[in-house]
Amino acid sequence: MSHTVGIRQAQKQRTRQALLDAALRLLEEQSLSSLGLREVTRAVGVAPTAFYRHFRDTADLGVALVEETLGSLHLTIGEALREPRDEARIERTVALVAALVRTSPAHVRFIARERHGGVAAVRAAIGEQLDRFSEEVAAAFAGEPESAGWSQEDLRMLAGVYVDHMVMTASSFLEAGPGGEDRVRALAVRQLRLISLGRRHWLDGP
Amino acid sequence: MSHTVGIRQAQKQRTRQALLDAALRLLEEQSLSSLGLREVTRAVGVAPTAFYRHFRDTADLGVALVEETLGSLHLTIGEALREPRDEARIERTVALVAALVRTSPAHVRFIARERHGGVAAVRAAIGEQLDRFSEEVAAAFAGEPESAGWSQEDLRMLAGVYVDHMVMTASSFLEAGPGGEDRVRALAVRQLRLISLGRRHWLDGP
DNA sequence: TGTACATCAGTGAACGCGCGTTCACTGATGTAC
DNA sequence: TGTACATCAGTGAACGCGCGTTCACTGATGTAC
Repeated sequence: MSHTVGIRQAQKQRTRQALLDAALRLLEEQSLSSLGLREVTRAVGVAPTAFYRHFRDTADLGVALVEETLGSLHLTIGEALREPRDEARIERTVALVAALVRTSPAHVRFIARERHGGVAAVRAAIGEQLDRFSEEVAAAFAGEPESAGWSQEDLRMLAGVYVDHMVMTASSFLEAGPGGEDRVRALAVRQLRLISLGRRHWLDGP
Repeated sequence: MSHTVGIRQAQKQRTRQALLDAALRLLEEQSLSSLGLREVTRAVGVAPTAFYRHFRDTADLGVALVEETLGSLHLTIGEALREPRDEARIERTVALVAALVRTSPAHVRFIARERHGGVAAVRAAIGEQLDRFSEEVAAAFAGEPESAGWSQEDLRMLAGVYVDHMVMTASSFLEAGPGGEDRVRALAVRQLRLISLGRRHWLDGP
């Protein structure tokens, strides 16, 4: 029975993580569909054949990177959504996105790049995660008094606008670089306020 | 002096167009950064070396594809924006995007894929075109009575939301396929109405 | 605890293949007179 | 109009290179007794 984790298994995990890290760094300058398996193993310092002990091919590695980037984000976002006041929630989510881009720019770039990229399995994995975010946002909205009278469909529509906007904001933070962070943040907050205003007047009349 | 256009030049243009068309078809299944020059010439039926008579490399061809896709769109969009009534303008722009995706799905996919793709020159070319669209939308809004009291900055922000939404809508039409066109169209129209509502109440108070 | 065998992450040689790029070329088209 | 020369889009052979994948292997770690 596993007394520790097993030296062998721990070492395997370390190599796997090294492959993921190296791939992510290489993907800052190219797309997954042109990433070579030998490139990745060369960067890590293992034989090309070692790659197959961890991933079937680079597409498989890409799917693992999607999980690594977005898998842990659901909890964090859920927390920000629990903020009841509209303005504060807007600022918290934008700050959250800004922090994510600041601490993991390569991960964010990877998602932005491969969301519509050339590798179908990775596109599908990203789409699945973003759909989960949409559902979570819709669920959070559903519990608020402002949503009285809203149809399920309209709530999902609104949640879709929010999630799409978050992805786009992340993209903008990346493009703007550290110097442009304040500008993008201010822009994103105003755009969310605009959407929030639309939400408040949605049921006013046709 | 050019009596006709010159047989030689006409033939060159035809080969060039064939290279662009073949590349676009190949790019439905992969990213530009993994597109090979030999792949393209093979698809057209010319020698690999013929490629160099038209483009420096595949990145150069990519930039030409951006121009082909977005260059002629400014006039069309400008026309739709001239529609004064809010609701009608929303429906016209969404219909325009739907028509574009229906007639040129490969072009639209190319833009969505390479907007954040692995080839810097192409990203820059796309960004430039989208910025031009934003300016044009902002200029159209500026001329409307609803924009009284709006700062230049806020008008640009609003235009940015519209352009980003158009790109996202094009993406959604693609993903949904012909069967899902009505659903995406209805969703996009409602989202634009939401944004339009936000615009109308922007100056109501803090 | 010690021993004998099993597992399996990582190795290294080898393979066939398609890549981008070079170069001197060909022959139809264009131009000057 | 006819002739002699220039241009240049497309050719085809050749190159060196890195790719993904296979295979039998090694030796440290794990397991059974």
